[in-house]
Amino acid sequence: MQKEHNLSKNQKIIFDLIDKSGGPMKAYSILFNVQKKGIKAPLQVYRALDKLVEIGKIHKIESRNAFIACQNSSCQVSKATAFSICESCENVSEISNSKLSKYLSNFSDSSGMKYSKYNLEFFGLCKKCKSK
Amino acid sequence: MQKEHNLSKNQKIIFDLIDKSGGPMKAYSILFNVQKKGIKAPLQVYRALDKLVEIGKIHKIESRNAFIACQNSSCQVSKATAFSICESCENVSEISNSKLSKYLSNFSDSSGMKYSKYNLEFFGLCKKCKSK
DNA sequence: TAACAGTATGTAATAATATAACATTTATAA
DNA sequence: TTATAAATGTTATATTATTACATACTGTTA
Ligand SMILES: [Zn+2]
Ligand SMILES: [Zn+2]
Ligand SMILES: [Zn+2]
Ligand SMILES: [Zn+2]
Repeated sequence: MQKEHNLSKNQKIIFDLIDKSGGPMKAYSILFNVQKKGIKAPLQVYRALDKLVEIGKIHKIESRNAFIACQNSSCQVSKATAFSICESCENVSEISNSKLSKYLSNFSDSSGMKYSKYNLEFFGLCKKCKSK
Repeated sequence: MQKEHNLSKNQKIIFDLIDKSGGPMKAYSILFNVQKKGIKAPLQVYRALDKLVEIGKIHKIESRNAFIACQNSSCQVSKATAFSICESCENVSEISNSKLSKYLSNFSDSSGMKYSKYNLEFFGLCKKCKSK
C-alpha cells in the first residue's frame, strides 16, 4: 500500500508538469515552464524535485540530469530503479521487471557492503529508432 | 585482448592522476591538480576525460559526477559497468562479477529495445562505515 | 617529401546544473 | 495555544560542462 503524501503547492505544480510531459524533464526546463505559476527561482524547483525524489513520485535519470515521473505505482521510494534510455531519440522508460528487481535487490558480494539502494540505466535503441 | 591505446600527453597526465588517486575524482579537482603540469582550462580536462571514458580506461560515476580508473582489466569500453558506492564515506569500487554482468548483458524485455550498454550503481554502507 | 586527414591542443567566453545563506510563512500536532 | 517541522521566497554564488575558433601534432598515402 502506497503511503499518500499530500504534496505542497510547489511540489504539486512541478509533479503535474513532469507527469503530464510523459518523459524526462530537466530542472531549468521545468523552471521555465512554471514561471507563469509563480515559481521563479531554481531553488524552488530543486527543493520540490528533492522531495518528490525522496517520496518516490519521480526519479532522477542520472546520466541525463533529468527527472521523470514514476511509472511504477508501487515505487514508494527511489531505492530500486531501472530505466531504458534510447540514445537516439532520448526516450526514457522505467523498467518494472520483478525478476530483475528481485535479482538486484538480493545482490550481494564478498565486499562486505550492505546494499540498500540501486539505480540501473540501460542504453540502446528503441524500436522506432532501430528501424530507421 | 585489450587494445593498446597510446594516450596523448594530456590524456596520460589525467589518467595517471585519477589512477593514482585510487578513487573517484571530480573534473575541477583534476583541473586543480594538473595546473602545475600546464593544463589550465576545463575543456582540456573534459576532452581527456571524454576520450578516456570512450576507450574504457576510466568510467564516470554518474550519480557523483566523478571519474574513476577502471579496476577491471578486461573493460575495453565503458559499456557494461557496475559500481558500489558507500553513502557515508563515498568510497567507490567497480564490481566485477561475471554472473551479474552476464545477467545484465543478456537482459531483454518486451519493449523492443535493443540494449547495448548499461550502468549500474549500488548504494549502501561499506564494511567500515557499517560498524561505526 | 608533400599533401592530407584525423586527432589533439590552447584559449576565452559562456551555458547548464546545483547549492548556500537567510528571512518568512504555512501546516501539523501535542 | 504553542511548539515544531516543513515549505516557501529571494539573492547570490558554486559547480559542472560546452561552444567557438585558432593552431599544432601524428600517421598515412601520393
Ligand atoms: Zn518508479
Ligand atoms: Zn529512439
Ligand atoms: Zn571497468
Ligand atoms: Zn564507507
